Amino acid sequence: MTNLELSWALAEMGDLLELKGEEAFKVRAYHRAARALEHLEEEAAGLHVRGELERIPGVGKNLAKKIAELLETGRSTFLEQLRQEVPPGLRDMLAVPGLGAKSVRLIHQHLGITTLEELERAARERKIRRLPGMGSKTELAILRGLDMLKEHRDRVPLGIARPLGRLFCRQIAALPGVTRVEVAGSLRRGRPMVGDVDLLVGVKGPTEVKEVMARHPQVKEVLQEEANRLSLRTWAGVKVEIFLVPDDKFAPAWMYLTGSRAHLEELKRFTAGGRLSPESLGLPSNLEEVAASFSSEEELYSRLGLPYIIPEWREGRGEVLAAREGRLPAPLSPEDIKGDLHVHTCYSDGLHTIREMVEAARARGYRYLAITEHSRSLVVARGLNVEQLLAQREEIARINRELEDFVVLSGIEVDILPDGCLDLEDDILASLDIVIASIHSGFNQTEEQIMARLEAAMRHPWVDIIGHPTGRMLGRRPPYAVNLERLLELAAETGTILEINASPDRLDLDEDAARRAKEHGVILAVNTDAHDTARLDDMGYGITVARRGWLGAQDILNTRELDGVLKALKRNKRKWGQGSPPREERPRP
DNA sequence: GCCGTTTTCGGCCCGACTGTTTTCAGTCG
Repeated sequence: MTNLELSWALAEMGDLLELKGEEAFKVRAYHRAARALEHLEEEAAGLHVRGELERIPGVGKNLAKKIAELLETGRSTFLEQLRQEVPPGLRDMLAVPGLGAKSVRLIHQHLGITTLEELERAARERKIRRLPGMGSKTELAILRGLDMLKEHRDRVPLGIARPLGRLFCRQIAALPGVTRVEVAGSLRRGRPMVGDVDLLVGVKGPTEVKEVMARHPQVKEVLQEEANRLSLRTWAGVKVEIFLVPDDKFAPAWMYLTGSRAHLEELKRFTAGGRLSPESLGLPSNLEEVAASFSSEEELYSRLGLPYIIPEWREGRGEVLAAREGRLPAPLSPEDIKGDLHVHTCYSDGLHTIREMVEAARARGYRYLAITEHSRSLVVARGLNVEQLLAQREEIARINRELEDFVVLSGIEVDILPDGCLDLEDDILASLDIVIASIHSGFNQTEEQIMARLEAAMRHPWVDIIGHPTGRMLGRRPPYAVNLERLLELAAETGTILEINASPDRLDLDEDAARRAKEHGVILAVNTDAHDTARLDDMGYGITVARRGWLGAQDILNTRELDGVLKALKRNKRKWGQGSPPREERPRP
């Protein structure tokens, strides 16, 4: 069992314990251990063999025993017992914004409600408001929350679907008779929310893929089974579709299952009667015939006279014609990224030290890293005051003196306060290498108020980047009242860089906004906002957003070498004009 | 539940916001 699966199991235990009404600190212990496992560099299985599970931070005797059972048997009697005791629908109800465990318990105890459908009915029938401590506003908030969930009904964020897909791929690939396994569908196209995890399995000879996956410990139920298809639902509620194809039909099947339908339609229109006739290319006159006879996607596109169209573009948004006319950029790739400009450390609410973050960044081939903690008003996140910030700047300077091939930038993620002021004084902001400004409070302000705050920040001389510009949390919180067009105009006018926050909880800006930003000539930075070393890998999600927004390396700030990055920052344009930074001004000794 | 130590149990993230209630509880970041 992998760390990720262990983490999921512990998180589920934590949720179920909370719903049972367990003490908050105990609940938190499970969630903390789940987080530790998710971000563990080493496989827990290895630790277990050496009897060192308790070396995992947040894991003591008790949790070590539960983890050991999971590792040895793939199951947990404790978890199975909890699942018996707590109706599974209650965990779904926790996902309703504004509903916590206490309210879910109250609603369950008084009204016997165990599913989201029953919850909605009760709210519509005005039964919730009659419960002690509940009122009409709570009831309306629940209905609003349910609406928001429904928008993503049965949809899973990419941040959950992608790791699950990769995990299942690895496990299926190890089974006999399997020649190849790949993800397909909207997951492969990188949509921010996907309906299910589509897996395509190439097989040769007999195989037990279906049998093994049907009794996989992650799997709650088999939804449907056919000769070449298995449909499952995991305990986390994710639908998984496994398709089996003979090895030699893999490429056409992969193409077809990746879609999207709209893209395949676009391809069809292109080959049949578009400006290019299939006959003139010596091709069969319909896509099906072409599709039946190619051994790779590259070959298919090439035979259609097209450059390869990456899965992220296959949405039927004009990509076929754009490809034909050479209007698609060379897609952004992980190798293009030279550094991360937004990370946290244990100075504020991060997990790791500056040095640990730096080492992790270097291990990923980066050339620079900007340390950007929260500012003082964000007390929950242990935001830094001036003294702490100066101390951190000192430490960064020390680290920079030791580093040969890498530069740490001293920055801040300063709060844009509800009145539009920044949370730190100008002279402090001026003395840093880079300043990100973000909104973390006053989410319910009007568009006028929000835009006034953002405008003030963007017009501020020392604000280089706006962090997570719309504030959305995928499937959990709508964006605050941002006028996107105005935001882009202001960014272009003031030379402010906008962030594509790569955290899979946010993906903010989103792909459409990113594409519009490019049209406005706005520079974007893909940042992870990582709070620990492992989350530096979230960069992949941000790259997916950029690719889906038809962006290339030239559109992204942190594909540049450090000099290029510094030159693009508003602060330095003022100081240096259009030229290069004078050597003594560069943030390295 | 874990952790640290004061080695046997008390502290663990805290303040803003909202809604309900009229002094506080629950949720969230």
